Amino acid sequence: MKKGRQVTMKEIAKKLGVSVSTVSRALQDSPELHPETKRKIAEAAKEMNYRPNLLAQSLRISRSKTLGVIVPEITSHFFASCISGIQDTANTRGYNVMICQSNERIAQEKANIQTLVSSQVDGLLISLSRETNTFEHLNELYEREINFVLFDRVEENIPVSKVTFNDASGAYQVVKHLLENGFRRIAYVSGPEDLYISKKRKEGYLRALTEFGVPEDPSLILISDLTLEGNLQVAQHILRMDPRPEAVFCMIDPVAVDVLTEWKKSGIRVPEDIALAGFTDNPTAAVVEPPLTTVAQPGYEMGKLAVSHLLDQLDGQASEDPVSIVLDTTLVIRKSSQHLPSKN
Amino acid sequence: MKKGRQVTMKEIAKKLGVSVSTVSRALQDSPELHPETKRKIAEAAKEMNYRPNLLAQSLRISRSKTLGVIVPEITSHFFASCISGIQDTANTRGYNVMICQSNERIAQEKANIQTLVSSQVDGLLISLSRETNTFEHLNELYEREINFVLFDRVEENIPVSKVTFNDASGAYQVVKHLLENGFRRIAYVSGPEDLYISKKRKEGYLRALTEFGVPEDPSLILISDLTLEGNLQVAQHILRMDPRPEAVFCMIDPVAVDVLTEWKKSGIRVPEDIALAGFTDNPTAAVVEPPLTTVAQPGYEMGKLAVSHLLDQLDGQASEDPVSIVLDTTLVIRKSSQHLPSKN
DNA sequence: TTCGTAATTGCAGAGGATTGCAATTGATAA
DNA sequence: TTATCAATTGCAATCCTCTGCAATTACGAA
Repeated sequence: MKKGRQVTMKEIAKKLGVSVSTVSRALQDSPELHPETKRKIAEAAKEMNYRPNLLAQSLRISRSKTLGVIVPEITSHFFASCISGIQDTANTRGYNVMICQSNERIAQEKANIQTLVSSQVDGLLISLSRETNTFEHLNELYEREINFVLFDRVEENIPVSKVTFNDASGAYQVVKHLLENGFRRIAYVSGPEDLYISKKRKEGYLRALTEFGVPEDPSLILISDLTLEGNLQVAQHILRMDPRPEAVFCMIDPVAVDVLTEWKKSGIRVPEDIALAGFTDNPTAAVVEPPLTTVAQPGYEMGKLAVSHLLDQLDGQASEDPVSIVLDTTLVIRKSSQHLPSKN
Repeated sequence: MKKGRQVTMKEIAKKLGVSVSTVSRALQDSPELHPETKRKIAEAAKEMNYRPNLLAQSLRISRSKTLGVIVPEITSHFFASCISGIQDTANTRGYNVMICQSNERIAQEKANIQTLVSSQVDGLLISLSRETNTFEHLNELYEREINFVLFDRVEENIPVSKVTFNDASGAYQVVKHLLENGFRRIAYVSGPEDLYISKKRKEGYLRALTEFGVPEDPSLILISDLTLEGNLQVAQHILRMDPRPEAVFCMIDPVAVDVLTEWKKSGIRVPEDIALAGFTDNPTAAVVEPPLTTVAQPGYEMGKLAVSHLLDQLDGQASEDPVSIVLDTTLVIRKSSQHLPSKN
């Protein structure tokens, strides 16, 4: 199997004894061409299986009709959903998408940006890696006037449009739900404290507590590095706490699932002994035993919105000023939080 | 935020009063340039933040250093893993990747191929949609001498390289495991019969039965359309069967999970009342209750191998003749199959 | 001082598609 | 028959980079 040679306009032109410009105009159905000429060229193009060379077109008009996407991890169901939404919407509007993953590493993120920019993408959709705590690479994009939109994992101080979930509100909803069920000693298992979502979800957690007159207890705020080991350590730590929390809200579902699994090994029953809730509504959340109460964040919608906004910007349909689009989350109540705590 | 203008060689040339060719050679570190000239140009390029235009380079050398990938669904964890492996490997070897999803539709698959070919990808990695039962679009690729490799969902009669799992062997392993545990009435829940994996896994299922001297019973082979409804119908159907199967092997994990969930609603215990096994080892398989016995197929590895082979082909390092790479699967024994059937 | 050669650098065209403007053709009217 | 205009078609430049070949410069040697 050798390298496939594409048919070009030049070959059609030579075959029909016309100029390349004529072929070009014919294929665009230009009105100033003789109908018969157009017909012949169209026929030849079809017969020779001509496909326009998008590279050449892009070079000429300085627009590649391609967008770049950078996510921390493709295998995360949430980001896969975002990508799916981005894909579908971008295709509908005539754009292709190049996807990269940073693998949660800032160096990879920077490299991805370089590559995509060199590839002349018309715009970028970026969700930041966990490691990303400096932002020169984003500022550089901004200064070079390259269009980009941040989504989900954003940095607030960059003056570009952002699409996020109302993380604080989602956390508030779920913690309020726990409070309404009568739980008072509610722990929050956070990720690393500099993460955007760690902060936002803590906000919501605290707001719910305050509203219910429950004083903040620093010993109830635990931090995991989000690795399996970190999660298991937190799970064990909670079991050793005295008094033990009545309910635990984990920043993301995978943490809750790891914690649940570990507890089950120790014979702890959820929700009878301790209630549990997560955030994200991963597919696993619905199938663990007991099913996990969580907060659904529609990734597909987020991807759709982010790319729509970016394309509007590119088309000049959106305002020049950056906007912040905030999506609402939905509380998903399942069995893991459904047990009234015994009075002590 | 306006459209970002990239710095070009022309601008560097003008600024330094040299020709574009000199700039080009300097940036390639050509030995025939004066070292001082090179230094100055390198400095200016850095200062002006020059990035080569990959589009122009690709057009010139007729190689885009980009690969196209088509998967049925990005949100499937298995395909996401494949993509991840493809990405990482392709990047390491200096290639970018454009990913498309067919959403299990043949029309979309064809459209994706068109777009990617027009985008001048150097090669394609394709996993076929469920709907794909005609193959002209693949034959056309072949005839146009465009390099492509099929993976996971393949069609055997296309003369190109393929990367698959040893599906028959994986199914054989898991069914043998059930047989060894003493189960004899073992049902197989298949997907639509024309699917490659439906056929292959059935092969393995039958081989194991034969080996253990268990006669094939057509009533034990059930077909789901793989939708939630279809899976639930099969689950109900199994419960109504008389005699009821002792164990059920589902073609893919999602079916097993749906079946399990439905059975639990009806108060059926797994594995005590009926044993269950799946295939794929999705993340959900490990966390359902009971954890699901299944067959692990390393998607990341598959992606890696598929793209490696494609790139070897492009580099002329692989033989011209198509090869078939078959990956081994691993039986993952969990609780859902761990119960000796009572003698009747 | 002048020639020869090596060291540098520039010109021009290619790669594929598009488009403003010029050129050609044909037909109609005077 | 010739001028005039409209209808068609072609030329050439552009997008950006790369490279074979030609041209220029500089330097040492005679």
